Amino acid sequence: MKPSDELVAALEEAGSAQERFEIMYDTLRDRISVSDYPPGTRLSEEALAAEFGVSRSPLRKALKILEADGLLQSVQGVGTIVTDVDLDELTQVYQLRMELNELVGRLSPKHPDETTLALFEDIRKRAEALRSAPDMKIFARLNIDFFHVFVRLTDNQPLVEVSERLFYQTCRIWLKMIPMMDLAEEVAIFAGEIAAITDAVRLGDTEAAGHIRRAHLSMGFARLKGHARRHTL
Amino acid sequence: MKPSDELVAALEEAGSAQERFEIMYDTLRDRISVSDYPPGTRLSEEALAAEFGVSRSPLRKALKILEADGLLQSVQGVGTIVTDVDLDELTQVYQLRMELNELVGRLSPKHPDETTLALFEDIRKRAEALRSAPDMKIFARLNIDFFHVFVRLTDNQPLVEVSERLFYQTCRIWLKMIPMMDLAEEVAIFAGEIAAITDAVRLGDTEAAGHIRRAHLSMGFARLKGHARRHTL
DNA sequence: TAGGATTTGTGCGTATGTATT
DNA sequence: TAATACATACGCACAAATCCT
Repeated sequence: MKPSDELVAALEEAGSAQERFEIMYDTLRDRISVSDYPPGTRLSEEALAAEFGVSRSPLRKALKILEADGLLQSVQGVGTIVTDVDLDELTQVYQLRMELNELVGRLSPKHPDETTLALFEDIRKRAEALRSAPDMKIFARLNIDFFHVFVRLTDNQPLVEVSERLFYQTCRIWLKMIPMMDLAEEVAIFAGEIAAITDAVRLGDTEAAGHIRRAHLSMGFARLKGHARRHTL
Repeated sequence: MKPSDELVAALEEAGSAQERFEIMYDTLRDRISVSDYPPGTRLSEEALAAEFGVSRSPLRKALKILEADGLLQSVQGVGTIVTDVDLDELTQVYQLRMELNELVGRLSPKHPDETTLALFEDIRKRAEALRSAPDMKIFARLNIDFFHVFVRLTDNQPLVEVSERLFYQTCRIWLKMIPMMDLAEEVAIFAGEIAAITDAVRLGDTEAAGHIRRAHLSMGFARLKGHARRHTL
């Protein structure tokens, strides 16, 4: 991986072990989620520790948590491997995520403040820009960022945490399946979803936002399933 | 803590690191959940490692995951402390758990097999026995065991995992509040819940079981709130 | 089949931070 | 305020497991 001076700098000026852990954890999760580390990648504890400028011990903590999250798997004598995502195994996760997204609109819905509204508008602009120049990696990044903005609609922190966990378990499926699908079309659909949800949010109808999100999650999964079937036949 | 020969034996004959981790993780989580380690307890890595017959390194992994679960908090220079449970902070978790329990009956409900039915009946018997001789610790253990039997009603594994995570975040609140409440009454109510749910399960009405569970979760939380208010006034 | 290279798991000593006297 | 005790965080060396030649 790249040397990334600012990353090492951030780690050096991090005061507590907790902060250093979060930087390494977020960095690794992000790299996995945007396919800098595609499924099957073998990560070396030693190499990562060297890159981050720390010893193996603190790095291992981040790897262990990511293993508990289902994104990595450590095997003695082999290495730390980025897990694969399988559409069939994600069926149940998707069903649960659909319900949870509806709950975002129903459980402690928060009337969006100025900041949140601005974030939604920013995402919408980025989605429109992406529409003009579809790109898989930017699509993946937008998907992640949109998730984090969307969960701002609820004040229920446990719901946010659970949703995040499940989101990161599923989001890589798009990176895996998009090559068999029509990227431009998917980007357009996603931009439409973002626009619709942003409109709902602006109207203060958080519950509607949740329902739209749920519907798109359902349709998205159906499209994934359809393409997978078409591809195997 | 007690020497517990069989625990050490199980750890010794565990083949993989993964198995050893799970034994230590489950053991510690259980001890925290039944108040062998009450909130505020300072756990010593060294002492635990000695008790388990391992070095501090593998033990630390279990502690790190329990910290991620919200049951422990490690502070350098101080120790590893069992977190406290606060009723107000659990409000959101309870709201989410209520919804999730309903989902157990709606998402991939499983028609209970013979084994599951037998487990429910066993829990019911234990609840009746407890009714004759109320005991806080046995109550806590029954609550935990019932949870694990209940989630057998769904085939949705992610739902089970998420529910488990949230359950262990909340279940200690009863150990904290019961001393201010009427143990015998709470045991009787719990026995009633178990009987009702077992009946629903025997009829094959998993959805009804989910609704009953949801209702009791809601009422239980209301009683906790009521007693907390009464106690602070 | 055997052995060497490589990887994670483990054990332990040291650094660093906290609380108490 | 300073010193001491003690806890976790960290670094490193070795053990154990796996893979490849």
